[in-house]
Amino acid sequence: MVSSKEVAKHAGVSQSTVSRVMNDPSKVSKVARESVLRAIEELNYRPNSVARSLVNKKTKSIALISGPLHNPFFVETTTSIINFAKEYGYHTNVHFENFGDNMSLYKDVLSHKFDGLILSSIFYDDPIFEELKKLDVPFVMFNRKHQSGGHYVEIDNLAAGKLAAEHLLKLGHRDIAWIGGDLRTTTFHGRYKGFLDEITEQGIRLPEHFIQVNDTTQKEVHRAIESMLASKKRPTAIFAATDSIAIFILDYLLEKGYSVPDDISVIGMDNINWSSHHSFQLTTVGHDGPKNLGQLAIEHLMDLMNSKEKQEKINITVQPKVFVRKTTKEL
Amino acid sequence: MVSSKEVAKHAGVSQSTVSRVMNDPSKVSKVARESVLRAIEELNYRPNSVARSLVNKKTKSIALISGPLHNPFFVETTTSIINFAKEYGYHTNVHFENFGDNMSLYKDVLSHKFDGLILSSIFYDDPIFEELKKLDVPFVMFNRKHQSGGHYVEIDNLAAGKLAAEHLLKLGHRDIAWIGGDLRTTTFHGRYKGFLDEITEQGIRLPEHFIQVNDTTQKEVHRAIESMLASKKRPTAIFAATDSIAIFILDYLLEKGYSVPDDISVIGMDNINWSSHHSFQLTTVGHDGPKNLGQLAIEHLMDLMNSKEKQEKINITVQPKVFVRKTTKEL
DNA sequence: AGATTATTTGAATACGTATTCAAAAGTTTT
DNA sequence: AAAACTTTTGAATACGTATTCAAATAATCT
Repeated sequence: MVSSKEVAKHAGVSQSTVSRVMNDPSKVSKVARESVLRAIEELNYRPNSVARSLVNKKTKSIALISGPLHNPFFVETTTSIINFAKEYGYHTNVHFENFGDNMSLYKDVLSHKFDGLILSSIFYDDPIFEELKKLDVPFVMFNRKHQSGGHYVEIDNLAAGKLAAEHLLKLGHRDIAWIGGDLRTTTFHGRYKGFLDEITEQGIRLPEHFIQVNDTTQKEVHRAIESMLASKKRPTAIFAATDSIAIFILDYLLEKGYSVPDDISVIGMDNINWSSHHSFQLTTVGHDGPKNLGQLAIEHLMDLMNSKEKQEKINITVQPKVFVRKTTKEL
Repeated sequence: MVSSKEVAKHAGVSQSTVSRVMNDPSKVSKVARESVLRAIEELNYRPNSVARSLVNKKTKSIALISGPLHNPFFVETTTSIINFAKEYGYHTNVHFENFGDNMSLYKDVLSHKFDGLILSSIFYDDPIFEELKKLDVPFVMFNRKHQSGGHYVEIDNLAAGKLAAEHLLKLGHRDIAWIGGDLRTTTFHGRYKGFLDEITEQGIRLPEHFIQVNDTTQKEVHRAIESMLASKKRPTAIFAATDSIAIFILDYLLEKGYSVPDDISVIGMDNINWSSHHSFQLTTVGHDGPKNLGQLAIEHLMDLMNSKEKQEKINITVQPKVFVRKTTKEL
């Protein structure tokens, strides 16, 4: 690779001058500038971003720790984040949550330098929070939050859980199942609690096998629904904690010959784009705004990184509403 | 940030020794090593990856230029690529193809250092190819290829187009529409040519409005199908050049009250995971293997980057087959 | 023990850029 | 034309690490 030093020699100036031409051409005389530009052209010089980062202490890149892309929610947020970051001249290093062991993932992520971090992977009591604080790197959580606060962007999961329960109760359902993911995340915990509070308030108690907490892959969701339907006591409606889970459930039910919503109602959560597809027409609960949570997160991260004054705590909780479509019906 | 120099001072050794402890602890005596490790612990030292990259001339990161994630094909390949790269200790910088102007995207991508590149964005006669050659950075193309060769992983698009056409012809269809993307990419070009060759061989000539070449977003696909169906002469079957397009078409048709395949048959291409979902049951043409094209691409990129000997040209063309499901039927 | 060999160490340097500082060259003012 | 500024320049240095090289220390052999 050709360096600024070689360009300098070729142009008959000092390396400093080459550097100036790259960063602030007005600081250099016309003759020198043109000579340098010619040399750059001829040698096909490209400044080494690594060396540049070393002195600037800026990498112009951010890290994203996302949930898995088999959940379309994260497809939408990841797209928003990468595109927005790009507008600001940042590259995005993408990582996926590692369900077994997030700590080793964090270690890996932190082994490279970056200027800011967005993560959706955090547990409510995750020790990574303190470590990030210590590292003094700007970060914002989206979709989930941490007990210690920090900057986060979320949906009101408790309210969302309540809304879903209300919707099903209003339709006359009493035997309602829940299928969701790890309750150590605020997302699932909040949605579950909201749901359960509402159900309990109506004096309903659910059999144990109506509550399935699992990994959120297609395979695991199919296993969960299968074991649930194998029992003599079956639910008339299923509350899936994410649209992604709901869509996996639809797949299973249709494959097995069930009709939705005639045999069984299904409600999801997140209002992802796919849920409105006319092959699904999934009833769901979610946010109704032009910006997804990832978009909100990256916008605020940019603020954090690029304004010198100490920022206010970013604590955004958007409100959910029910999107009634065709997968739920009166009992 | 605490540096190795500070650790050295704290531990009463030289910076060299700290560096040795980080890279090859066996090169340092037990007492020194322990003293250094203690200092590292106490100061919460983390080696600066940027400085490291500068001397090593390795960033341990790769760049990925992917198609948009609203196409689930790229969701699958992106996931495979990131995860595989991670196994090898590489971070992945993700970029999305910029339909209007890929040249500015390439410029942006190249402004950061990386050790290898995977791209699906290339045009058949894209000038970026020569530039990448000059830069001497290992890269492999997937899904598409370039006229000059290079390393690539693709499906046999010509054969795939033929297969789709054959399938529809065998079902008795003669009025077949095509909806696809930019023909400057080998993907769309090959699929189109294979389709057209087969159709033409049967003596069929299609009206102009049966061929729609567009951007592949939901909006554009809806516009294309809408204009096509507005005409008096309508197709009995549609060949969508990707499953993603096919699924957008399904959405439109169902929304407008058409029944698939009773009113109109639809065949896709890629055999993405979603196509087998029981809400779609999309007939499609694709590769039938455990590894998607992204996976194959990253595996070969790792070979390129990590073996010192000059590698053979990687030219992989996997063979497609028809997956008959429920969106096509006899006329 | 003395000689030889092996291990451990730190000083110096390189990686490629940006920036500071003082000197040089060029401009304007009187 | 000298004095007072302004602009342009290059040498030197810093960023934080890995590595080379020679010196110092420890271990092994005769």
